[in-house]
Amino acid sequence: MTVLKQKKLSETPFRKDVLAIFKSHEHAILLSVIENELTDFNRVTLYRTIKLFIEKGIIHEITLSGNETNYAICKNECSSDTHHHQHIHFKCNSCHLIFCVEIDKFPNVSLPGYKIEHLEIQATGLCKLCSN
Amino acid sequence: MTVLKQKKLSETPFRKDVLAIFKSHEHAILLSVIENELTDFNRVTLYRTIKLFIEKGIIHEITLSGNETNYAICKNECSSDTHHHQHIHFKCNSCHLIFCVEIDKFPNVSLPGYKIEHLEIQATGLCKLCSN
DNA sequence: TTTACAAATGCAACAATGTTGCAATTAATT
DNA sequence: AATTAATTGCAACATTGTTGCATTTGTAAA
Repeated sequence: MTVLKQKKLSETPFRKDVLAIFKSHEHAILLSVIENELTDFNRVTLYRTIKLFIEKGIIHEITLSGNETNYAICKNECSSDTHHHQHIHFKCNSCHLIFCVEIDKFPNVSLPGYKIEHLEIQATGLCKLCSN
Repeated sequence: MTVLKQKKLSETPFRKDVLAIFKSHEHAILLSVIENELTDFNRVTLYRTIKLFIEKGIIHEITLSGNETNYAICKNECSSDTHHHQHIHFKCNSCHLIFCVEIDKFPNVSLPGYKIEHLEIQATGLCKLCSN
């Protein structure tokens, strides 16, 4: 069963194309990357598609401080209500790509007085390929 | 010595106004908040001022996924080269304000194969005031 | 205090990004 | 194959951010 059917969305050629682009990268991508890889597209439709994919938990937004917004496929099960990711957003300072890196045990952080419900960790450094 | 002089920037009325707005909030603020609190302003000058303040390490940008960009004063010493913050960006799910919460010991995270140079932690939950 | 000049500002025009309403088209179901 | 709701494309608009240039202002030196 395709992702689109799982989420009860109709399978249009455009949506399949966008999804294929996401699947062809193992790192997060910019909107401009999608635009470049689509041979022909309508800006409005693309915006609506991205918005819909996020709502349905197919992709998620990654916004690192000082960087443009990136998008990546949700590997875990995400619903319209909650995106729950057990991963770190990692930006490589060499190749500048952004990866979602899975992690087993999330570090435990506590802030006196605050009640933490959700943690998100962003890291920068060198990725697997660039650290050699 | 004022912050502006420390950073070798000339002290114009506009810059002082913007700085005063930052100092009057202990949480991060949106550009629209600054715009609302300035009685009169020029959009271009504001953009240039924000950009300059970030470059000089006077303020920093906070971009939590799915949220608009916020800005906050840098409490630690930041230079043009490096912003180094030992704090967590915390967004309250009740009052929706974003705080920079200082933290003593940053959690230790390791990703096999990756070389982490910098960590940034974002949390959501309930802030001090809202958790009572 | 006045002068001189680099820096900062404001304006206009533009570029890029995102949104809305509506008509035409298409995917899914019978 | 026909029906219908959903999707798309278009045009127009709104918002956000940028650039060049003339004017004004802050700063430092005379």
